[in-house]
Amino acid sequence: MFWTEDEFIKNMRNALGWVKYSRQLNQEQMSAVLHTNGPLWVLAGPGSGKTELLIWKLFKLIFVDGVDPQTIFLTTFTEKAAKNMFNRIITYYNNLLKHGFDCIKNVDISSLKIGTLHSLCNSILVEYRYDNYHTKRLMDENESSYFFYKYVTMTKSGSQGPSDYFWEYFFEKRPYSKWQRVNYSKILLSRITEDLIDVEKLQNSDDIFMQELAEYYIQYKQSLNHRDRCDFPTVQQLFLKFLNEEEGEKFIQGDMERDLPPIKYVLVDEYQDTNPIQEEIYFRMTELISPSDCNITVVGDDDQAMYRFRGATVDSLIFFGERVKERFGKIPTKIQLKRNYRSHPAIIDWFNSYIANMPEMQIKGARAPGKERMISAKHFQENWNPIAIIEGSSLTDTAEKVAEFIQSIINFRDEKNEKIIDDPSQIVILSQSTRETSRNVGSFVESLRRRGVPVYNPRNRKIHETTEVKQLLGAYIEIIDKNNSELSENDHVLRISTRVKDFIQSCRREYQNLITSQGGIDKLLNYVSQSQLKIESAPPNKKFDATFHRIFLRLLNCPPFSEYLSDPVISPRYGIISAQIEAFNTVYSNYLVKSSTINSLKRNLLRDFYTVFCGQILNSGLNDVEDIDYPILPGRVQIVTYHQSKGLEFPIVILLGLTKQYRVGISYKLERMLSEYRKNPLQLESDELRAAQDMIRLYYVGQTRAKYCLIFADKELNKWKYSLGFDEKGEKRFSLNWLENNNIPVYR
DNA sequence: GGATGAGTTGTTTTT
DNA sequence: CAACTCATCC
Repeated sequence: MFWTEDEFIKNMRNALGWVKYSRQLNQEQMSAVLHTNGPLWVLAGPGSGKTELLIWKLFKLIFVDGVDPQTIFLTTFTEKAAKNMFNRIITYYNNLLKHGFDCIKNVDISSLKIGTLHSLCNSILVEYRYDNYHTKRLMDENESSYFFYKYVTMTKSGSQGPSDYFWEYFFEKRPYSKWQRVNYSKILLSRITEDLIDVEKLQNSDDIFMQELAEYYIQYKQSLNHRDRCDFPTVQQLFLKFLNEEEGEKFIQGDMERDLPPIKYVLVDEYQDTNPIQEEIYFRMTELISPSDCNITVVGDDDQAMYRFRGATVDSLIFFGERVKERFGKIPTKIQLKRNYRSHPAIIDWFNSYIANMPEMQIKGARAPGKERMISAKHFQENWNPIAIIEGSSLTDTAEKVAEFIQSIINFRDEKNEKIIDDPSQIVILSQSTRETSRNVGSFVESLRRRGVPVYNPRNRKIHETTEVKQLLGAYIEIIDKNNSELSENDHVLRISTRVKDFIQSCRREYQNLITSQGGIDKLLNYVSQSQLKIESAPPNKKFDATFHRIFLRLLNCPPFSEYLSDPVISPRYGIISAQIEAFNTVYSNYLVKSSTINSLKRNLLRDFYTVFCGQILNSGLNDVEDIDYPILPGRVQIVTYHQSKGLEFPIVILLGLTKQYRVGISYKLERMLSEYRKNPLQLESDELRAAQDMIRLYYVGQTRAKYCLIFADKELNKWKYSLGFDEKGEKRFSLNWLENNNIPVYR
């Protein structure tokens, strides 16, 4: 105990008065901070100061209740959010120190357990060496794909492996390629773990496909175990198992011998995006700590749930009250943060009406019980209309109009010759996908670039399309495949899809362009021709003195590639390619080593590189790396997905993709098909309804990002069913007719 | 406004 | 190959 409640509040206010993010807490926030014992359920609407509340709560626990920081377990949804929060905590703490509160200087604030649930589970399992976890390799998404491709039997062979009917049953179509089987397998099998499916129930099902699924799951798990690998869902599964055993109890209860105090508090941010296994982990921890204290705090907004595809269910937040009552016999204290410190009052008025009046959201269980509208809490001096609609005749036309609009506000000067905005990066385009294709933001990027407006789109997943990457891969291809064998039509060893073939060809072209147009690259030419010779004249059964990785590193040593390494844009791209190769190598490590015949050389060297490595790159796409400390690049209009925008705010927001019909994607179907096999089965609304609700929540997230200006842009206004609320006939589905009543201008 | 044909694309989001 | 966009024609 360092301070009393009153001292704590006074000291925090004094110390943080000038810190960028901090301001006085409002009454609801304060009551959540001062809440001491028992479950706490915070519904935090957009821009309501949720992170601020969490940080104050941590500080209150530490400085008023005297809780040891290392006994607090706080999870966030992304690594980025965890880092941000941690940095803010350190800043606040240093400010308290600067204000001369010496009594807290021995508190080790950095020992707080803050991170994503995955990262915390991972580090604790490593620390406790549970089930030899520290010897296992935790695979990322790409590695996991390679793992399936190489080690998992995905087609019927003998008694093992799923049949075509199996895939048809779960995915309604037969996979047309091995990569599709990889993708399907990942979706299906991670679902079993994350939805907390009872594998025994599956085995005992009357449905033969459910039995087959159980078998397939077991096969996969064995193969993971056998090869000492672990995937993302399995980390959580192991952690839950750990909690239910003696070692886990030690972790929770503390270990005197090792000077580890017991865990005391569980706090969860973004609780609406929690899936069943995560919910069980939080509940189990709470139970082990003390079921009678039931010290669990969850914070989130059901209206902003957007990760059902990952197995998350809003239900965990919406029914938190009932679930806690069922399990612990306690009724959580419910607090709604309804003061919005972000948006212009008219924007708040709009999104309040939007979320409350959409017919799909009025169904029971769609939103948290008793939820109230948000109230504007930030003072806005100017009285202007911050909402507008841009309607084009086609997508390209819309893009032109949006670009025109953006250009005009960038250049705009008022009577006093002052700009409206300081920097183009204050304008943000939100879209379902940041891929620069004609269906997505392609035409928008093009229209902007044509007008000389710089654009920042680091997640467009196309660095494999850049010249420098193609040149490098082209050089590699030149080495391993001098004779263009990818072109031979009737080669049964090399069966390469047209997509990959096109990619290989364009890599070759880029390499050819490079060597014909640039001088000073003798070293590269020498290395390539020497290596070609070496491969050609390789004696049978002799090991090559080269692996994919080594050839790649040698190429990087030759100009111009070696010179590219000092380029701030290209160098990180080579880093990404290098990481890809490493992931590939963890599974395909010895394929270059033993080649006895030309055919096996082709099989090992070419096919694996073409269909597996290139296939996977084309399959998943590669993003540029973003600087976590500088997520915004000044001077450029930002392009961001609705998902990425979560937790952020922007002065001017332009929403795209408004005519999109929801898709009852495979995750909705699987959620339903498997729901009866869950450990805790649940009642689900129809697939259609859940998909529609999720679509509405996605748009809600987009709308609530805007501070001063919110623009809706797309073609065919009367088809904006879920984004603005029209029906099939173009009539407004809102009883309110909000848009008309507020004279929202439409620019055509 | 709808028929036609040319052209483009390969869902999407994160640990 | 299927699904979609979009310009163009009447």
